[in-house]
Amino acid sequence: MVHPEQPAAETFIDVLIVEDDPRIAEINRRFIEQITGFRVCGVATDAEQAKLQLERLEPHLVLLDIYLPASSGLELLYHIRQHHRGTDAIMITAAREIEAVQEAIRSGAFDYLMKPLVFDRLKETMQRYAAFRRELIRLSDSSSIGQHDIDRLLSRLSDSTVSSDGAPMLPKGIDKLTLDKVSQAIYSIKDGMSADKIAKLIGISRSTSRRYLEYLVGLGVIEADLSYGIGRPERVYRSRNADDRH
Amino acid sequence: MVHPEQPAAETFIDVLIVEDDPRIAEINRRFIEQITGFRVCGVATDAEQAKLQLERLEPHLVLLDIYLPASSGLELLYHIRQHHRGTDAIMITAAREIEAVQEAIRSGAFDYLMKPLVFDRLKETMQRYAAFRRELIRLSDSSSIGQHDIDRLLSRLSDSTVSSDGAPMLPKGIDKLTLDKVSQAIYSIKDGMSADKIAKLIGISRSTSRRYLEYLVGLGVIEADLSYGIGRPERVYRSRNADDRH
DNA sequence: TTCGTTTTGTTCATTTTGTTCACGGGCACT
DNA sequence: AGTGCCCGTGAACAAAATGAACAAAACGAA
Repeated sequence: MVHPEQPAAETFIDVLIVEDDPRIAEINRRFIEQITGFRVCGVATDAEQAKLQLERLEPHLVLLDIYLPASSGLELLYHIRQHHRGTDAIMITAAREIEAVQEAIRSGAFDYLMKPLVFDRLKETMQRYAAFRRELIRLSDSSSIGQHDIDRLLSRLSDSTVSSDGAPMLPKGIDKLTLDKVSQAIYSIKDGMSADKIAKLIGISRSTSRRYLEYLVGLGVIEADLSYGIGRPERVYRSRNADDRH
Repeated sequence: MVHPEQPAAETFIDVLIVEDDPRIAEINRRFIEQITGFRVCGVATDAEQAKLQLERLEPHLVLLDIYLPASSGLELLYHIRQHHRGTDAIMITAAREIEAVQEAIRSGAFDYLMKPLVFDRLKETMQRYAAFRRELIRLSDSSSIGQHDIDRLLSRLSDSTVSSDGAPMLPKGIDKLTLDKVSQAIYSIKDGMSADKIAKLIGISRSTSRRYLEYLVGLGVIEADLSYGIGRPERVYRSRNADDRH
């Protein structure tokens, strides 16, 4: 029911880069624009410029990369928090003091990256932010939000299920092949299904089916609902992306 | 003397509880004090009291449990962020709007728990906070910090267990999903409703609807009233904070 | 007060869940 | 090859959650 505006403009995330060294700002700009879904809407080389551009451009995200011996960078973050509540910030600084990090975290910075910048890490953070923002938009549409949704948002969608070498590390009791089958089954159906039905569909036991479905629920990939009747209600699983609204 | 006295006051984390219902505040106070390492230094039942106590007690952590239709609870969080930068906050509210959650996250709330409160979840959060604080102190001593340290802090040390589904420990006969549905129904309507109406709204039986509503009344989250007519009066339930008729 | 009416509060059969644990297949190491 | 160990699987079982049915309760009307 909520599809008021922002059909096209929302597909991009507007980024304001704040960096006192123009050369580095340029490097960062190029890098950001390579990541799909992001668009650099402005560059500022000091706090004053940054405030003006914040006012004018209303970016979704600020890459706050200004040198701070615990001063202007954090000040700017406070300014954003007070005057631009819809704007997020990723800190990129050389400040190694724990105090600065502390303040940034308490001010709700999305992430805090240390110089020298590792570009892979920046990319990963940007993609996490994109996921974060998608999730926010998705939840604005859905009428009901639960604790689990909030937990995912607060965790910054950090993908702890992927080990450092990129291979998905699975917990005990979860086999990759079976997981693939179950995932495929749940995605191929529109309506929700009980663990029992899915089990029969694939040819495994209800126990196993249930184990994998619950695992997927824990990941937040699918969601569970209840179907009431006589006796204990049936737990139905459904893929999260299924558009059920009109 | 089996146990020697606690060495220093600094080993405790001082908690200020902010909750408009004194009974629930008391329940929370007892619960917090059972967790080792925490000490409740004060209780406030409205925003004014809270500000005074923040000034006087300088708590490490605020349990911000005030009802907010996007107003006073978040206002207080902003106040804390502006005037008490060393203080953290955990939000505990019934607000199910994504906007409130968004603001809380952007204001750097440590966690956001939804009412009705699951105590195991609160405990888990408190322990995560304790770990977070220990980590902060440890890092203050060390001369240099790295990206990895920051990542751990930002993740809220959530590596302990899978969040939100460790062990909900709801009483027998209460299912989390059904509870969510009933809670959402009761919060989504302004006027009180009978158990029967709510049952039909969700698609469950009156028995079940009643069971959950009474559970919520027992928690003090909602309240019951009587509506008279012919025959036995009808029990109407309404969210406790929705009554502005005074 | 007594009766008819309407809703509550509770019990219990029913159906499904959630968990445990023996089995057996595969992998690594000898 | 042989052997031992680890781990995913599913049958069986105990526990849980629900709704139908019913007795008791609380009210207005007479």
